[in-house]
Amino acid sequence: MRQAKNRIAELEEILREGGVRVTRQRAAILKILAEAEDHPDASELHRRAKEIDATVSLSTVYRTLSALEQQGVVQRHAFENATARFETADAPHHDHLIDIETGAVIEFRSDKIEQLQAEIAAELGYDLVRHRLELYCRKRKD
Amino acid sequence: MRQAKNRIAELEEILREGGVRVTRQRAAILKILAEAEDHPDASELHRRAKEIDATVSLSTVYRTLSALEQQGVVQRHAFENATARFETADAPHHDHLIDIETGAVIEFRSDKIEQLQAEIAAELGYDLVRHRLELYCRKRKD
DNA sequence: AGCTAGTTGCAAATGGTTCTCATGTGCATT
DNA sequence: AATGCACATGAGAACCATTTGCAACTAGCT
Repeated sequence: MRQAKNRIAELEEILREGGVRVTRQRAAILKILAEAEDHPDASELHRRAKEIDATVSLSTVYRTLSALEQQGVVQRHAFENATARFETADAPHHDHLIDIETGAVIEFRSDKIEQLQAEIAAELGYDLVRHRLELYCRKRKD
Repeated sequence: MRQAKNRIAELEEILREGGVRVTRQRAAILKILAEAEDHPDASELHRRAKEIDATVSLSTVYRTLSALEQQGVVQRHAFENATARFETADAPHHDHLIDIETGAVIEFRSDKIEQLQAEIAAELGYDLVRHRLELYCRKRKD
């Protein structure tokens, strides 16, 4: 919680420096995002944010998420057949494994894969700008 | 062309066996798909299909694509910030490199990456069902 | 050739996301 | 602490790719 508090203050500072005002609504959304352990979508964030500040509208959730994304503070993911889901961009780069039964998202990272991707792009005459790697899986039954 | 002709007849046979009627409209869409060298979206397919059969409606394009996808004959791709794009599923599995400037799609395949993905899923206690790997790139300037 | 369940075109519905607009409010400046 | 105004907000309309309802059509088995 101490940690989270600092993190939130830090995020608010980033916004102010970027010329983005920290309103009551944005503070609520930031808090929810900083505390989230999962990858909620806009309406779930809206549901949670309303518990802090009942006036937050869904429009504002979307607008704030876009602003945060533009500031590089939030990342948006469009997993298959689903609404966009969000996470704070404080963790180092990682890819996602999605449990196709529960929708749960697990983060992972493979330097080998990262490197192979860059090599493939280079071989084809391209510079890799960004990538998307998602593993759609089912929990192993023993 | 000879080749394509056979391929189309083959596809039509698959459909009939799957209990899907081969209508005038579907034949047109199949032909377009079989001949496509790129990864067109629904409205582009519609545009092309109308040249063969002017009566083809966009609804039918969508409905046919869904049917074909369900028969495993077509694959749908939802690249970033874009409408769904389609390709026939006759080529062996591959991933995609997308030119972020032109939208061009290049197919590639890396057995190493395929294997690493399965290993990662296994390590996390999952069975890999399918995956999505897209490289968003810019043409290298020399 | 006839039957009938699957298909079609059209238009309207859908649903996540974005936009419009009149009103409200951070916050730099005083 | 009060002020001003550019930026934000809530509500609902707009957007737009895709899907669906419906009445008319038709592929293809018999």
